[in-house]
Amino acid sequence: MSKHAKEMGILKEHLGKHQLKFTRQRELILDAFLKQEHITAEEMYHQLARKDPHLGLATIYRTLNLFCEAGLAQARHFGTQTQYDNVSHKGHHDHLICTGCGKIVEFENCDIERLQEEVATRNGFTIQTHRLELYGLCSRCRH
Amino acid sequence: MSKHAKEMGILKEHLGKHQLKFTRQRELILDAFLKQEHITAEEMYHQLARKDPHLGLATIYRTLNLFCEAGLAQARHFGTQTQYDNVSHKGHHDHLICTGCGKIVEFENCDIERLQEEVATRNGFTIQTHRLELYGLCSRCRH
DNA sequence: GTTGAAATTGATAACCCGTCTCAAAAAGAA
DNA sequence: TTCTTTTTGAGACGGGTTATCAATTTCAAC
Repeated sequence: MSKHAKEMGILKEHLGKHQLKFTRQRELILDAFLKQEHITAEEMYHQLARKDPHLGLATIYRTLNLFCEAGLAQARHFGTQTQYDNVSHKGHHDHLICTGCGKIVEFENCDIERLQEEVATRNGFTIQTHRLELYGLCSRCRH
Repeated sequence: MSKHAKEMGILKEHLGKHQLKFTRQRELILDAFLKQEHITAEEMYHQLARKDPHLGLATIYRTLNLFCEAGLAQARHFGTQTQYDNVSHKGHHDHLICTGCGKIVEFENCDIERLQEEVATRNGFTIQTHRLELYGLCSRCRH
C-alpha cells in the first residue's frame, strides 16, 4: 500500500538491520495499525479477523512489539490493557475526566506541551509520547 | 493516636459516606501506605507480613483500591504491575518514564499545574487530582 | 453489654492479558 | 530449486489482580 510507503520503509530498514523477514502478516498488520491513532492487540485481532481469520493473536502481539522496536509504535499501559500508539499520528490530545459522571472532554494545549519538553530536556530525556489526565468535577456534578 | 490523623479522618469520612467499616486491617494498611511515596501491593504484602502474617494479599489490593476511591491514593500502571501513589506525599509529583530501561524520574512543575487549572476552568471543571506521565528515552538509552 | 444485620476478611480459585513453546510453513539468499 | 533461518498459529503457561465464599468482625439498635 503506497500511502504508507514511508512507514513501510522504516519497517523494512529495521527488518534488514536485524536479519528479520518481511512477511504478509507484518505488512497486513502495519497497514491496519497506521490507519488508527491507537489500538489494542485484541481490537486489532478482531478487526483483522475478517481479512485473515487465521491470523493469530500471538502474531499481533509480536508484531506490535516489533513496531515499538522499530520506532513506529509506542506501548502505553492503560487500565489492564496495553495501548499501542501510532507515533506518526501527530494530533495528540489530553483528557479532562469528570469523577462524578464519567464525562470525558478532550483538549490540546501547546503551552503545556512546550513546558513538558523543557522538563524532559532538563532531565536528559527525549519525549516520545505523553499522557495527561485531569480528574475533577464538571460544572453539572459540582452542585 | 496515629501521626496520620488527617488522612485517617479522610478515610473515616469516606467509610461513613459509603456504609463501610473501619477495621484493624484498614488502619494498619493506611499507616504503612502513608509512610511511602508509592508502593505496589506485593511490596506492601511483604512489608506487613512481619506485623501481621495472616494479612491476605486480596485485602491489600482491596484496601489500596479503596484508598483510590477515597482520594488518598492514585493507581498507576507500569509494565505488568500497578503502583499506588501516595497523593498526600509532599504535594503532587509527575513522572518521566524511560521506555528503554524503565527508569522513573519524578518532577514537579508549577507552571504546568497552573496551565492545567486554566484548561479546567475554561471547561467548567474543578480539578481534584491529575496524572502526567512523559514517556521517552533517558540520556543513556538514547545511544 | 448483648444482639444481629451487614460488611470484611483470608485462602484460594478463577480470570485476563500477554508471552512462550514447538512443529509446520514461509522467506529469501545461493 | 535448495537449504537455512525466521515466522507463524494454536494452545499451554505465567504473573498480577479480582471474584468467591464461609467464617469473622464491626457497629448500630436495643
